[in-house]
Amino acid sequence: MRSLTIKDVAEKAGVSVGTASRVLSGHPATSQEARTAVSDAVKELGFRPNAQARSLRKTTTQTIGLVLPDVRNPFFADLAHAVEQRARDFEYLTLFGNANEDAEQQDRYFDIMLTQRVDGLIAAPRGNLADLQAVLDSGVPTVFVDRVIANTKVPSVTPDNATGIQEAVRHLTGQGHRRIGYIAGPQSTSTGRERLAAYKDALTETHADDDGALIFLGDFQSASGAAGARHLLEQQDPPTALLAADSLMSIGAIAVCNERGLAIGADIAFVAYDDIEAFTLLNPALTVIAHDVNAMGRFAVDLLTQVIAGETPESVILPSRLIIRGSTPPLPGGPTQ
Amino acid sequence: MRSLTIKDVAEKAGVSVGTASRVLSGHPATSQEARTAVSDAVKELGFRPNAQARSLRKTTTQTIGLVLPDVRNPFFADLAHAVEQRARDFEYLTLFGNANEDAEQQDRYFDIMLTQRVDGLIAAPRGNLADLQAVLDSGVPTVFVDRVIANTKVPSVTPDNATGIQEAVRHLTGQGHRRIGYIAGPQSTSTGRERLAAYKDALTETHADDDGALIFLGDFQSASGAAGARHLLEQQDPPTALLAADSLMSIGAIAVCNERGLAIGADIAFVAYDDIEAFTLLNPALTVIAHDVNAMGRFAVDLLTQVIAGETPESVILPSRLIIRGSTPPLPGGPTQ
DNA sequence: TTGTATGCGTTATCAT
DNA sequence: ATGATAACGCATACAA
Repeated sequence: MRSLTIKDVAEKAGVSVGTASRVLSGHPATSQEARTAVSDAVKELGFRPNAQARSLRKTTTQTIGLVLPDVRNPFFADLAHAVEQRARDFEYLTLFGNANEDAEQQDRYFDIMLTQRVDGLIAAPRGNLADLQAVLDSGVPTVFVDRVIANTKVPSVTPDNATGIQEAVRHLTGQGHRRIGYIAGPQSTSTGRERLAAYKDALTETHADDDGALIFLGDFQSASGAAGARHLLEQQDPPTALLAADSLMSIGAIAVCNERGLAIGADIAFVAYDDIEAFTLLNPALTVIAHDVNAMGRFAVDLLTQVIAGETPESVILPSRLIIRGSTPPLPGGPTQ
Repeated sequence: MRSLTIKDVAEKAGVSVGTASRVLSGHPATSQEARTAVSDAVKELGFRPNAQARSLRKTTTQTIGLVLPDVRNPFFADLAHAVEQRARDFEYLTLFGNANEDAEQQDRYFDIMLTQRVDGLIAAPRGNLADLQAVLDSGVPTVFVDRVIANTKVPSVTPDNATGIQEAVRHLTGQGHRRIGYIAGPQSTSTGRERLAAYKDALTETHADDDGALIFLGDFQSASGAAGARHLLEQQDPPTALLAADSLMSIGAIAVCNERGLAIGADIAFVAYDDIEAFTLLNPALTVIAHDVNAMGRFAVDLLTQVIAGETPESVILPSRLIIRGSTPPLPGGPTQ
């Protein structure tokens, strides 16, 4: 079952391979005759050019790599979708790599992307400069999305982590909460670090309880959200509100609240980072820190095309805003002081 | 910024390109000296073989294509993850294509996969034989997953659609329900068709109301689940239980119930096809038709490797089972007759 | 064990 | 506008 080649097409069409190639790649120097003859032959044979051979000859693969931490995280699924759709507009195929929130798998995917000679790379990386050294050294045009690596010149598109968290804490304290439990993301990620720092700053600003015991370090996956909720709720002086740094940890945490018969919005207040569709399952609806995932994906691709074109685009910070819904009513009895 | 080639490595290592190539691809006929010299050169230069060139020379790309309807559907996100993880075990890179529940985009991805000369293809297809003609004609080893196309010899791994739905309807009628609203999947998919047929059969078997007005045809996306719930609940004699053919439509439908102040498990019973993590948000927990997504992904890859090896494996049907939780209590007041 | 040379399928260059 | 041919980077058959 040997694959067809352009030679077969040329033969069938009665032209040379050069002419066949020109017709196939839309070169202007072709006669009407040649065009129809080749097109007919292609259709009749069901020929498809070999992308590998084409990429080898040209220096481009028309392919971009996308390395994300976890497809099963709805936020990243949405982001992957957004990137892919935008990449289509530029005739790019998206090679998708799922790092599984794991440093080693991330490394492996970076390696694969370089081996595949992607024209550009979009990544939500974890770790530090050393982990990305190979990618940066390779010179492949790169853009960071959602997460960044410090001390690089890599353009990025990120959410305004600090503002979202700040607004959430202000809102909760405004509702009378003083003990706000925080389920943080991993400190190996920029989002994990920035959101935690913003939480701490906001506690200071609002004079809420700044108690280390109110912080649980999770890993952005749901099991750690559940563990965090258990840890926080089992304390002597448990929080009256919970804030989780991503949607999966929120799901895990809320599941634990359900288990314990703590009604969200009644027995405990809850705010989640990221607004995912599944949250509409909740009644009352969840107060969330939302940002525009579609815009994030679009910008990432747009920035990448600029980098590929040799430009050095400015990084983009997308606004995040608090959407207040039913899960954060005023604390009954006012502030616990 | 010309990319390094094996020639640079050979030069640096002081050997011929042939020797360098043999070392790089683990050919046995190499001396210890050559191995270390080449390895050192590779490391020093940061060389990475060009996958395109390698694929062109060999006839294999070490790549499989995965064409799914929608990454944003948690079921398919889980499936993609499972396939990818299993493919890794066989040193396959997974090229991921997201058809967006759209026939045209599906076509385009099949085309891309063939152009990329994937060694094999895993797809959850929509449509009929004609839509898949190009793929089938190409002779690329193919396996269907979740969904199938009738009248093909393509091995598949699918859930036992009928049994799950049947058990759900039996359970609901056992709880006293006679009017069971069904939000169906698109009839352009095998899962949509099989589940709807099973629902109808089960109605007959259980002597529940067999009323065409209880059926709403959705498209497996959440908006259609919401539309379905509205349509069904606005009827004169509305259903007392809702059954939705996938998780996204369930999310949309439950959101509508929330809007209308209908408490799931109290004012209305609900069963969802697919058990996704986000459902743990619900309290009481959701009764679901569950099946093993991980096994599905694993089997798909395993079957594909067999097809690639020239074998003709048997198709696999994975059991689905009803998990009864809090959203389907006995109907207060017994059957409405 | 190693080096040389050829070919994978395509595009681009150079004539014509 | 077209044809012949070299070249892309790598693996392998063949010679040594």
